[in-house]
Amino acid sequence: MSHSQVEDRKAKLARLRELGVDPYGRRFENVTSLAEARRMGEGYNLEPGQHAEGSSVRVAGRVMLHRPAGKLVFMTLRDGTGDMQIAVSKAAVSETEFAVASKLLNLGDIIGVDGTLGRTKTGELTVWANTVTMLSKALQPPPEKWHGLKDVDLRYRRRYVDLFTNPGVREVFKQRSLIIDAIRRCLVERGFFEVETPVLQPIYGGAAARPFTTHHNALDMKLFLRISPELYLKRLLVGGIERVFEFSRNFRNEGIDTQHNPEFTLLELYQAYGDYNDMMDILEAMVSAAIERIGGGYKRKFGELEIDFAPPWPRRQYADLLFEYAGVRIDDVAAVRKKAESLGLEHVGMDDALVINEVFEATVEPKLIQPTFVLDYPAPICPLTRRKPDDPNIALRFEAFVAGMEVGNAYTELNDPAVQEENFRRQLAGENREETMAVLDEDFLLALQYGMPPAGGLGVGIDRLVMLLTGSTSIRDVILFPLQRPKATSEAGEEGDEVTAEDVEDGP
RNA sequence: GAGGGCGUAGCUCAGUCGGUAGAGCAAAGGCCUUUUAAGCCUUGGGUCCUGGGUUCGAGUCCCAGCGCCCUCACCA
Repeated sequence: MSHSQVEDRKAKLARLRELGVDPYGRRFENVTSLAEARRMGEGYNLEPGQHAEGSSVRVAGRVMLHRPAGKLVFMTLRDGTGDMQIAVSKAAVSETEFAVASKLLNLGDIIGVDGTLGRTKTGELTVWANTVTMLSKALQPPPEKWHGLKDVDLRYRRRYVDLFTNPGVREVFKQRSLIIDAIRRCLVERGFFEVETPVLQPIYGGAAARPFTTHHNALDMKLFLRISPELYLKRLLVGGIERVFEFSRNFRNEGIDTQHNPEFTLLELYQAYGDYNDMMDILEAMVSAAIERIGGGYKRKFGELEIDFAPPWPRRQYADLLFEYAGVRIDDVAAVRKKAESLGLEHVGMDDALVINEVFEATVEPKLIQPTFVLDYPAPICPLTRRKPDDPNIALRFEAFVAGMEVGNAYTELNDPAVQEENFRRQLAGENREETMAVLDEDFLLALQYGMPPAGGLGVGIDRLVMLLTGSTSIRDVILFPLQRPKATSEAGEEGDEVTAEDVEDGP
């Protein structure tokens, strides 16, 4: 590379040092946020051209725009709360500071400014600098100031740039944080307490999914990254934690698309002495609390759709919906298989219940746009769920759908250890699909034998819920660092990265 | 896994029929005390994703590969 902007910036960095300026700053105390500085400024009711005499404010942020005009320099600073204009007049600051502000600064640098509040002749609220402090020299140029960073690949790979360049991205993740906080408070208020259960598991379970595997060196044992926290949380029910929840990161070694990321966040909660009816109430309450927290009301846009989250959500029978959308009765196996055939679905040699569910997924789920609870699933596909007392073919399970996506999954939990063991064993003996629960968790069965209270349990796909509430149609837009294939960036040290992670021992 | 699209300067993008690389922003130097994506003058900056092939000549056409996006398939 003969000449790069990075080189230019390094040269400026050297000149800063020559002038005795630390390009990377130090502690900068008592900073007022730009939003707060704006509020203060508004409070003075200034006329255009007027300054608030005696006002004093210290702000800091990244230089997003730079408009030098001779002996006066305007710039737009950005911090976590917004943007604000800074003006540096040559007459008001030291020679070095003016050199910094007018010549040695680049877009993307982080600076601190002490000054007074005022309005420009055109009425823009502005911090007029008395001092300018270099806090961080950016060696890499930021993206173009008008169009920003558009390249989707780069936005994910360099999320840090995406975040300061595209304010809407920050807003989505702020809302994600608020949604999670609202849900957590909602549960804590109801007497639930939060736990953390193992991510590294010798036996995986609680869902049907292919796991990631890893290895522990000292114990020389194979471990799985969890696919679900379910079996551990139920152990806690046995232990007497009667209302328990976990925001759990799970890992499923499966495809990636707009609704699936290999690692994702699943909220699971269990309530002793309850059942799936309680879980419906709680889900509605949590979503309402989240919406209240982020604002914007129950009616929300999602892509082309408008979704009304106002509770109560319709509670529909699985069998009724199947008949309504697929035109087949759930107990008419021949008709269901014929339907599967006409839909081009695989069904030969498959269990009846699986075929029914294939048809359901193909015909009903995409139609469930408005929030809907689907109740009472075919029992064989629900090994962890209690059966309906008067019909052992039906499991007391619901899934909640919005915009055709599954966002919630709940059971009246099965607490009969004998039935549970039988279900597991049937599962093992049945389809030997590699992703089904391939390992019998005997300790879990042992736990049930000590007695688990009857309970309702609920899982909520947090990423998908955040998608729906923030209008993000791709799961990658609500995950800060979605998994990307590594790209050969021709940076030094790319080679040999096979070796590193596995063999390097932990530090302290 | 299948189909489609995209990949050109730091960023956002043009690039005609195959004729030897362009703009804006950004950057460097200069001028400017009221700008709002400031303006004006000057200058520098390219592995046209990678590797082959066709051709006198390839950013452009062909083949293979890589990365990303979309749709489908897969996915309790």
